[in-house]
Amino acid sequence: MESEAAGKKAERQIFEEHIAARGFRMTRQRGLILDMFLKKEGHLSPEELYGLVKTRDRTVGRATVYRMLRLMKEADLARQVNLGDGLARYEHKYGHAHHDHLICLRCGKAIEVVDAEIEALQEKLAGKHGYSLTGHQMDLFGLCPGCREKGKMDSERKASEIR
Amino acid sequence: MESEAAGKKAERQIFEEHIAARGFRMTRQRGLILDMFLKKEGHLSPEELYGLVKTRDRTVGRATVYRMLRLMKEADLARQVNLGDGLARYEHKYGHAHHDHLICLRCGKAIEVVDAEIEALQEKLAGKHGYSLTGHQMDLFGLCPGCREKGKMDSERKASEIR
DNA sequence: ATGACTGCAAATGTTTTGCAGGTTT
DNA sequence: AAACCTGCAAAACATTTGCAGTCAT
Repeated sequence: MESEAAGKKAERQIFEEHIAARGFRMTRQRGLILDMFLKKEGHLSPEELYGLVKTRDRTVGRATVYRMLRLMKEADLARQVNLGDGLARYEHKYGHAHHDHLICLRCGKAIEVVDAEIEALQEKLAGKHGYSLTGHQMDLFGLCPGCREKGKMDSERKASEIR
Repeated sequence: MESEAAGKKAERQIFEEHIAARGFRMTRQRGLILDMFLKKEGHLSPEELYGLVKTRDRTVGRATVYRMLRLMKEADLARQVNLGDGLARYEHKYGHAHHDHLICLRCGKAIEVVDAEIEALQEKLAGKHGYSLTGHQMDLFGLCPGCREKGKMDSERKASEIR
């Protein structure tokens, strides 16, 4: 496929082309927000991204972060997901094939999973009811290996930090 | 199993036992909200339920509806679901086995589906990653038979009315 | 210069909470 | 009386929007 670095470069270029095509402009703030988003793997909430951006530039406003999230979504660089905690969360989309999530209820860690058999059965299930399938969302909740071992002996960590 | 009427009666009894066990009380407002919720099949948002209750009693407040939704959830009469429209929605839980949703993106209609094969594969998938599975949420999005026929020729209906 | 972009604050929409008064036991 | 319940309004959140000033082209 492509190296990590090449992937990041491609993403920045895609974003710049996306906004140029619409007559928009590349700014310092947009570049910073894009960098912070691309640098962080995982599933960021707007507030978490805002926090990361703030560590580099105190003056950036929340609204700019929200506006960037919309732009990155439109450019197909970000995908909005729902991990069951009631917050909007965003993950990298470019170069990432479709996948579902397996989420630890204890520590909050979410990993990406795919199962071709399940995907096929989903199509079949929709067809059985006369529906044509255009997409789906599947989240599996459980305990990750680490948390299964620990049991319930120690205190829980903040799930929001590792989503 | 049991008749519709018996089911409703059982649900009311379950609720009354639930709050009695906690030292709470059955009131006119709670009875009304419970009735309106049980009468309406489907996936109600708090605002929709509030609207229904208002048609019977103008004086009931939103807060009481929200507080009842929490109580019904605690009594296992209601289950909170996420149908992808960003709103909290509640469906009947008592007497309803686990199921997933197949949602029409055009008219918003959501039907309940289950597939034992998929459920089994979800367990297997979680196990493959060392996770123990405690639950899941799966929503399939597509077009229902009616909307597939109509294509895109006519205007869309309000999805919120038939969720 | 023109039109986009920004931060701020205000507005939105949803859900929760504080409170004073009312009701049940 | 004690404890619960209610409606209302205010608060709490997450997100969007209006605006006046700033910046990119």
